[in-house]
Amino acid sequence: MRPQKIDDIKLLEGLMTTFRTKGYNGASLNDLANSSGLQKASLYHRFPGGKKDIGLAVLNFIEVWKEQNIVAVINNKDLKPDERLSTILKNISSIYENGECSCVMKAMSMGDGLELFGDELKFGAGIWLKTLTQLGLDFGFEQKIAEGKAMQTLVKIQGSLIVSKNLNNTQPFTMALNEIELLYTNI
Amino acid sequence: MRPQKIDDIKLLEGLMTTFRTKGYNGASLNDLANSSGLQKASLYHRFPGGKKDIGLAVLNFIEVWKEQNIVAVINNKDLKPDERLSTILKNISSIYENGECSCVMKAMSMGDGLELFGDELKFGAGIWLKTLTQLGLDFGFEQKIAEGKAMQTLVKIQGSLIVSKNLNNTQPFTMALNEIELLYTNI
DNA sequence: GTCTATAGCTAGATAGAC
DNA sequence: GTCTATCTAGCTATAGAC
Repeated sequence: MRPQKIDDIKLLEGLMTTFRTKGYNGASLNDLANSSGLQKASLYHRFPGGKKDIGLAVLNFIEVWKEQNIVAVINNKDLKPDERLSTILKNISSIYENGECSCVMKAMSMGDGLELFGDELKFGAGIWLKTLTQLGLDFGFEQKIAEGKAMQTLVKIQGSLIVSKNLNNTQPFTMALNEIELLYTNI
Repeated sequence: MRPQKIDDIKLLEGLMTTFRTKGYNGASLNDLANSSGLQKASLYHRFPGGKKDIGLAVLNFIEVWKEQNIVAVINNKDLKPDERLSTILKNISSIYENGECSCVMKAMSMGDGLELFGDELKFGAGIWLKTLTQLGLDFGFEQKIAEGKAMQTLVKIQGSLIVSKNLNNTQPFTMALNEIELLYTNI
């Protein structure tokens, strides 16, 4: 067994960055090879199913990130709800580089992506909503209210990333994070 | 002068649909030709600059739509602010087919699109914000408040379209339109 | 496990008949 | 103004050396 040149995490981070920047169709295998530090043919060794497999691996990588940085935080009953909220907002800001980079949910849902990854995208969105609803319940809101706030939170994140990208200004994203905080802490 | 097989409006509607569905990179010239009713070479006759020109024409087509269906409505002082609001929400719901179709702002900002159309996308977003801010002022809100509500409105539209697309369910979009109404009419 | 080289195809774009 | 036919460059994917 010859050693891997690039470890899985570095590899997936590079691939994720390219998909986020260029979208699923816009990212060519040459782009993916360049950003990952491997050659095209080596990518096929790591991901035998080709481009679709790479996309799935990146989506799965994001689910793992979410599990560790969102779900686990919200389920950590050792922290008060407002501490959990500020932690996940910090983590969200970090993964999106303060609003400077696009969401994979958007990047992977254009072109062939929606067709190829429809189930995974639906699942991923469901995790967001289910987890955020739990946070609302822990804040003391009723089920329906908590569900509404969860949806508003997800919509604010996705929408503000697009508007930030189009205006070439991160202010909408930082504004949205502040509004999300008020959504749960304002009476 | 030989007559046009397809008039400009039908042509641009078909092209817009394909870009919205597949994204800028995902839409091939064959796709664009099929959806417009013309052959590839005929598209080059109508748009000598090729794919980029088609993209610009579609973005311009949307600006014209916005001018007629958003800007003109909000500037129509014969209507009360709440009448103007409900009219533009109806128009927004209509252009996005009740949330079933993606926003061009998102579709055109992925891949090469952001680079090619960065200025146009920024301009288009600016029109939304400027116009919606005027609506807020006419409702009697202060400048800063009106600007915040305009941003929230744009973010809700964009974000809810993505979430609707990913969940394969138009509920987030219709929910967002209701929330936008409350944003202006709730005290 | 990674690489160079290349196959087979489709992309965007053009030439020229009608 | 629209079409068929075609060009070249780039794409995804594979073969086979190391």
